[in-house]
Amino acid sequence: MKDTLIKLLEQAIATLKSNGQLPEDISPRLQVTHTKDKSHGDLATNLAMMLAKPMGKPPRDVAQLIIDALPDATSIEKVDIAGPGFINFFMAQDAQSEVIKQIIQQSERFGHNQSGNGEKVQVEFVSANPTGPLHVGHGRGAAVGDCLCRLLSANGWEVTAEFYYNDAGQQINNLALSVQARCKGLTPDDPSWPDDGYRGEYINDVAKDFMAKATIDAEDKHVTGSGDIDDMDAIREFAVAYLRREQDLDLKAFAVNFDNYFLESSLYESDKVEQTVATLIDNGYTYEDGGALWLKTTEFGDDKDRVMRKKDGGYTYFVPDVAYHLDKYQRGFKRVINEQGADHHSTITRVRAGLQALNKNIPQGYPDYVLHQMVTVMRGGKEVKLGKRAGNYVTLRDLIDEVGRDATRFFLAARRAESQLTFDIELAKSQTNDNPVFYIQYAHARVCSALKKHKELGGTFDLDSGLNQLHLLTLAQETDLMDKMSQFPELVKSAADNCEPHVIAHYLRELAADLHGYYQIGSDDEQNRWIVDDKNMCNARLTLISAVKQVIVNGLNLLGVSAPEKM
RNA sequence: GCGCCCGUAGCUCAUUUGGAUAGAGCAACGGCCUUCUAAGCCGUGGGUAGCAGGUUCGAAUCCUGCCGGGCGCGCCA
Repeated sequence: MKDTLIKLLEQAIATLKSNGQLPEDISPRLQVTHTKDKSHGDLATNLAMMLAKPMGKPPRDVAQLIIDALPDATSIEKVDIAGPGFINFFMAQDAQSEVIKQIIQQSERFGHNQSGNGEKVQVEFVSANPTGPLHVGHGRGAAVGDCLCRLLSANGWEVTAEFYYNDAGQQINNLALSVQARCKGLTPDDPSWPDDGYRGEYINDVAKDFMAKATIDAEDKHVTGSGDIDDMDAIREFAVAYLRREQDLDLKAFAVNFDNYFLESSLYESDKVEQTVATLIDNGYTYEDGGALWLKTTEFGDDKDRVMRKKDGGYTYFVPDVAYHLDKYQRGFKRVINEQGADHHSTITRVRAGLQALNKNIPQGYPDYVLHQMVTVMRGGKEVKLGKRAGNYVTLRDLIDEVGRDATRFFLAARRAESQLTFDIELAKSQTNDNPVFYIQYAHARVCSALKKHKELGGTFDLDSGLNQLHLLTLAQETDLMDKMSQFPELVKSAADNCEPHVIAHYLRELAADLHGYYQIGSDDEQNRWIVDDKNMCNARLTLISAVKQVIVNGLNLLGVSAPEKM
């Protein structure tokens, strides 16, 4: 509907140009929006206001010229000029109901498009170090990242979901030392507990299993604990496998899948770290100072240069990061989105600087970042303090176990990534009307229930007939639903373009509200029920609500939330 | 002190890339179940969009400066 209007307006612009009323070199970015207020019609454009200056006429006069130049079209019922120069379009009913046919026809593909052209995009998210179970912050990353993947793939991208994990470096040493300490029977409060050790109780579980010579069956490998307290390598390998398995289970419980797990250690094994360092040195972007090797990141917008190689000879974390992102680029990902917590913000400049310093013609803004802000967990009005080292944090698994996968996903994905999020456990858990997840799912279940009821009452739902009777749907609630559903494809596109999955959640809330309102007018007046004696009307309405059901399913699918048929 | 993010109803948040009278939910108050699911619907009240300037036909949105909150400012990741 919107597309056809845009085409008509483009023709009008062409006409104005050929008439000499509009300069040839002006090509405005055509904006057609859905109106908030029905008295403004269904669709509106601000075109006249944008053309007012180049045409040297008041906006309302320009609006009239545009309307005059508009080709005749049966899809438009009425056109108004309003306010400072908006052109409001009232669309014909059959143009509005067209969307229902599209939805029925395209079913689970409705709302999808091919704007990604099948190009490769990689989304890296979660990427938690294997030093503990996943916490709520990781959960937010998992929810947002996974939704992004679903959105991008709905927009025609070939998506690879990747999890990078740091199985080398100082944090892993801290992990191994912590496990070793637990094996020795030490507790975090003992004076000889390692500095920067992980204090969580789960470390004790790892230690026990290691001593008991348990076998860890992780996705990619099987590791058996040696029970040898002095063998740091064995402890390290066992602990990493143990926590990787824990995280895999967490992710599985959250219904988040990755196409690829990338190990930091592999960058060392393949010499990619060394090669990256060598290239940076060759390109003249490094210098030695105080026994360390520095990268001149200030040449790429950083506020100070950064150490690449420490005095002890080890590399700082961002060096393998640069090698990793070069690898991504060389794997053919022209577009990469890194979803991370905002506390890792400072890496952006460093990684980008390193990539530029490689002189490999990698675009300047590569890669893209989506940073989510911190999550505050509330329980009964009191904040639950997070702190991985302290070990008293709320794990993702705790949340899923307590409030359920659907609610957890929804709550973590329903906010703009860049705003801080308060996760209210009591609210997410509540199965009452203040929980938006259930509200949306209920709308879906309600449609399912009505269709079932219709069958039970002996009715036969004739979809083809319904599609031919859509002109009967003239109630405000009915055309509102059509209008709302016709916005879904645009929303899916903009959500992906802007990396904003949360808008899907809000849209679904609104669509569900419209559906519930539509249901309710049947209580006020039997004539307005979905199931009515008039066969044609009944088929038309059941077709409409089937379409709504489909859109809810498609939307929930983008969020990875289930759509139960019965509640 | 410097960098990034945020500030919208009592609370949690939207606002379709700068559009029309800033909208939802929760909480408060008042209605609606012999009914296709009341996990629902309808109505009422609630706002100087942190503050002050600027840009223009038009600003919650863009720019500047303050104020407030979060995160970062390691040879940790």
